[in-house]
Amino acid sequence: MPELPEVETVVRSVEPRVRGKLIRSVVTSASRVFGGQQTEIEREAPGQRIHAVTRIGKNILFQLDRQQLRVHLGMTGRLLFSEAVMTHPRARLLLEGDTGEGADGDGALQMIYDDARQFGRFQLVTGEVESLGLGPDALSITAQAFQAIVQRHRGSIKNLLMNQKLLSGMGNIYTDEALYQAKIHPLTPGVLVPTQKLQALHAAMIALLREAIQQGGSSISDYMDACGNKGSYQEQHQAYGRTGLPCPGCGTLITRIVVAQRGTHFCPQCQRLPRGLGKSPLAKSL
DNA sequence: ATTACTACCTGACAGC
DNA sequence: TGCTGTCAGGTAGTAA
Repeated sequence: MPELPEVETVVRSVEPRVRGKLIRSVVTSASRVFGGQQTEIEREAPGQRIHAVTRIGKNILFQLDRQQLRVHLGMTGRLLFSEAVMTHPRARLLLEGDTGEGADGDGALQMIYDDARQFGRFQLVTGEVESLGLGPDALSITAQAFQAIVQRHRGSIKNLLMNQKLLSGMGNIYTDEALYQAKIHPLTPGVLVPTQKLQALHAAMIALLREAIQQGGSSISDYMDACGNKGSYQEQHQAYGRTGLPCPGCGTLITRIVVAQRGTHFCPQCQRLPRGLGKSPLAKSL
């Protein structure tokens, strides 16, 4: 479900409500999202205070006294403060209520981790963030670092952009959109993307991630932030999900192929494979 | 050391 | 109303 802009939106909606608060209790229901840590989380998290909520790539990190609580939303994970919209609650955190002036101590806050497909992760992490093995965050990577990563790899540019170990935060939607804007065919090997187009891709990627954050992310089906707000960036998509519709640039119909087992949307006119690759095995799925 | 493919889950939707 | 097949924003693990 959520890629960098959606995760950032969630962080921004969650952070002000939980920062500084003490975790009173955690109740979980059996699920693969805990990776076998179910009882450990219920035992360790209560009594710890949430000092900050940060993000790296698609990971949300709650900075606690002794550990970090890592939340990865997978495809359908959500952090919610209301039971009204939840469908598959996996964990409930009871936080202390408002401690400000006038608080009566009875305003406990409940934060729910809800995840239908259980592709997410809800885990306690001890030690440094580096242990997650994530590449640099897509929103802040420099053009130089980006170029170095892409030019070192022979795999398809689409695969590469979505590989969280190389670059963290990009998912299927924003990868298709960034490649569309930079006019790069998704099957182009990274090493064959011209330097000039790489700069365009880097600029397009960051610009569209920023714009999507401004608009609260893309809500394709059930994505929402912790307050139940949906994003609106899906209205700006030019390639993703537009199979059979005209390319906004040239009018050619947007084509859907499968790359890395993911539906991939692009304009066959604007996004051409480099010469000589037309008959390569890489392009056989065309 | 890459790269490619499957498996993991549930739900929505289209077509019969 | 089912039933079946396809698709879905993600990643871990395994096999070439």
